[in-house]
Order: sequence, then structure tokens, then C-alpha cells
Amino acid sequence: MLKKERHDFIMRQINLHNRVLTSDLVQLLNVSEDTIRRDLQELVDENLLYKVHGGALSKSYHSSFDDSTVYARDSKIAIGKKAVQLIKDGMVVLTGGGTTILEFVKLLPQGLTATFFTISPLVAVELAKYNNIEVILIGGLFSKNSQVTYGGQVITQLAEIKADLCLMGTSAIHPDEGLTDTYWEINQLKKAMLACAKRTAVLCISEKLDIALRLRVCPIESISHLITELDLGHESLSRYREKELNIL
Amino acid sequence: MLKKERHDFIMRQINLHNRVLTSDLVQLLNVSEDTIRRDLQELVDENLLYKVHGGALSKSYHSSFDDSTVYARDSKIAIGKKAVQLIKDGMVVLTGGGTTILEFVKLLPQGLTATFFTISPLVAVELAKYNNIEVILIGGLFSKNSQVTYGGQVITQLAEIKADLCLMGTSAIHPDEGLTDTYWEINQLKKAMLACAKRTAVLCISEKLDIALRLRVCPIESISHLITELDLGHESLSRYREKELNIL
DNA sequence: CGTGTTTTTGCGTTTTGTTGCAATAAAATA
DNA sequence: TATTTTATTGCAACAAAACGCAAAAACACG
Repeated sequence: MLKKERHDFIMRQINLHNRVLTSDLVQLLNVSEDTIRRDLQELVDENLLYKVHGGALSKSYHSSFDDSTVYARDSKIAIGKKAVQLIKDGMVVLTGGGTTILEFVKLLPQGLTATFFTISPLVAVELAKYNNIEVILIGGLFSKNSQVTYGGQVITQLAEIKADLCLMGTSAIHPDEGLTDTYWEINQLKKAMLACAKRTAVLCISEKLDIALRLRVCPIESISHLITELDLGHESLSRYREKELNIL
Repeated sequence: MLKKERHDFIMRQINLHNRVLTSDLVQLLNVSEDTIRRDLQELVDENLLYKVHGGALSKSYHSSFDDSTVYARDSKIAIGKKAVQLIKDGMVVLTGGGTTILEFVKLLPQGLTATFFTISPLVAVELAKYNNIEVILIGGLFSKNSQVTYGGQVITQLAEIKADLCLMGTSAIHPDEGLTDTYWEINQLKKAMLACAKRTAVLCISEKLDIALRLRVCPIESISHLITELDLGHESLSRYREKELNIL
């Protein structure tokens, strides 16, 4: 088995299970511990995973809930500022949930007149602080993990909406694999959101670039804007610049 | 289980419940007390929580005092405790919004298995902290004043629900005039909520007793329970005791 | 084809990290 | 104060990682 194959195998395990044990890999791949450790180190150097004592963890699996201190808050504010530029008076906007979106909402101009649909209660509460924004919260089953509504009812309601712009956070984006996710229901949800907006902007901190997870949401071509905290010319974005995609 | 995963688990517990007991963690994670204590110490070193005798506390719990700014919080907690007694495993409950309801939700027992419908995003977020409660957020226009969803869509959806119990806060209750309100839309909403529940409990701090506002929601007979912070025998409640109404 | 170079891999050793135990100290509780 | 519960500390056993080294494989090039 070639080294590259081993690396791919490891990454597949990581994306599948969010974690992997060194000892498991030794068994599965039938090589020495040292080799696995070296492999993991190389993948760390490529910025593809986190190494911990005993194994490795997925980058996308970021210690799920830390509401006191928003992870990478500065980056998210930078993204929020860029996203605000897309919003014009009179627009109908659909948003997902997540801390990045929340930071974006806090940065909207006070006088903005617009209609916002959202599946996130927290986003709704934040949007309600703007006098001229009409807020419609899409109801349904409430997800304990993602803190958004999901399920059949949400998707049915989304089908009735025609939005000018959809803003969504993401757990992973990859130049070839497009938008991917780990959970089936969230995957379905994102597809429905994409379907009801003319354009979609993906808000994404740079460390979620170049990651592909189990379930495909859409190809990269279905996205109109990619917003990261990086400068336009940044090297990490070159593979995305080749696609038909506005980068902010 | 990797150490990092344990740390994440602990942080999730902390952020969910604002506190955690060492002994609980020992059981849940199946490791020795020493390990848990060391984990907690490491998280303290990372400035992620406070350690106290017997367990640990969330940092945000101490720093953010927005709880204490709730008006008449003690009364609302007293009401919440009484309201919890009405909730049994397996029930389908519908709740409104408001700080009284929110305090009630925080007092629910951890293991409770139930289904909650709610029109309040904040209540939904709070309910989501209970593993065995299914939370359905009813969507629609979002009211900037009351922080609940309202309007035609909400009423349509309410019509499809059959709840065992409805819990609502109120701005006014009067022995002769019944439940009253100031805003047309909220009035409609409350009527719809009443209609879809077998029984309705009104949570109401004593200073809202004996007040009648412009719009009638329902006569006092339509309410099955009145819950205030007062003792059962309190004089202010005498006029209500004469009605067919359980007083808690 | 042969020879020197680089890459890859596994082995032994040392170092570091992790965990549970026991003895003792401190804090909470009655 | 007496008793129980929880913390702290040092220690030993074990697991995993790092490091240097050498064998083997793959590669480059005359």
C-alpha cells in the first residue's frame, strides 16, 4: 500500500468518524506505529487534522459548544463585514444558523429595510433588534446540536419562499467536492435552502476550506459567493478562484 | 476515549447546564475521580471554567449577570417550581414566551421525557438543553416586542396541535373579566393557544392580578390553573378561589 | 546495468503523557 | 465537634511519542 493511499484512508476515517486511534490504524493498515505517527504528522503539516495523544481528530469537529467564547471570533467578524456588503434595502434574505451568521447579523446597518427568513431562533432574536427588518422564523423540530429548526416541516415551508439571497455557514467546503456535511437532516435542510434562493453565499472561516465530509450538499458551482476572512489574493483561495464563484 | 474528547464532553455539559458534578462525570465517562479532577484542572488552566468543591461551574454563568436583571425573578422562580408539578412524563405541552415561562423551563427535572411546542425562540433554546424533550418551535412572523412568533401562520399551525397542557404568561387577569390583553395579534394568538390544549395554566406574578385590559382573551372559566407566587390562602386570591379554577 | 542518493519503513531506546491507587489534607455537613 | 465527602499529592504501571539508526526499497543518472 502506497503512502498516499494510506493518507487517503486515514482522512476517510477521520471524515467519517471525526476521530481515529493510532492503534486502530496500525491494525487496519498493518504497518508499524511509527509509520502511522509519521503519516499523522505529515497530515498535520498539511493542515488536514489535529493530532492528539492516542490518535487524531477532525478539524471540522470543533469542540461543539462553547457559547461563552465564540471560536475564532475575529475571523467571523471579518467575514460578517464582507457579507454585509451583499445586503441591500428591500431584499429578501434567508439565513441559516451558527456563530458566523450571528456575527454577521450584529454588523448590519441600523436603518436597513429588509425581510429575513431564518431557521435559527438566536438569529431571529438578534434580527429583531432592527426596527425595519421583518423577521420570519421558520418553525419545525428544533435541533439540539445545531440550534436550528429542521425536518420535513421546515423543508415544506422553505419550498414556499423565494429569496434573493441565502446566507449559510458551513462545516466543510472543497474545490472539487463542493459543500459537504456530516448529518443527513442538515444536509437535506441545506439543499432546500439552496433551492429557494436566487443566489447563495457561503460564510466560511479559512480552516474549513479544503475539507470534504461524508454527505454532499451541492457542487461548488451552485454557490455564488464564498466569503472567508482571507484577503482576495490569498493562496489558499486559488483553487476556488478557478471556479465560477465570487470570492469576497 | 481520547482526552480531548473528554474535555469537549465536559465543556458541553458545562455550557448546557452551567454546572457539573465530579461524581456525575465519573459515571458518565467511566474514568476515575482523579482523571476528572485533572481534566477540570486543565480546563481551568485554559480558562474555560471555574472549579469548585464538588465539581465545576461555567464561566459565563458567573460573568453574565443578565439573569439577575429579570424583573421579580424570585417570584418567577417560585411560580416556576409550582408549574413544574403539573408536568408528567409523556405529556405534550404548549408554551408561550416571557421570562416567567423561561424560569419555569430552567426548573424542569433533567430526565423529563416530553414533547414541547413553543412560540418562543428563547424557550426553545432553553428546552433544547434537556436530552429527552422533543422541542418543536412554531414558526411565523417574529414579534419584536414579545419575542414570540405570531400571525396567521402560527395560528394555522396551532390548529393542528392537540396538547395536554398549555402554559402561558399573561399581562393581566381579573376575576370577572378573565384574561385580557392590549394587542390584537397577541390576543388572537392566545385564543388559538387556548383552543388547542385540553387544559391551560396561567403563570402570573401577583401584581398582574385584578387587572383588565382592552381586549378579552377568554373568561376565567376557560383557565384550569392559576399559578402565582402567593400562598394558597392569600387574601388576594380569594376572588379567584370562588371560581372553578385550581390555584397553585 | 551499476552505483550513489533519497525515501520509506521498522526497531530499540529514551522521554513524555496518562491513569489509577493510597495516604493525607481540606472542606462540607450534620 | 464528629463524620462524611471531596481534594491534593506523590508514586508506580503502563501507553504512546520522539529520536536516532539501519535495513530495504525506489529512484536518478551516467
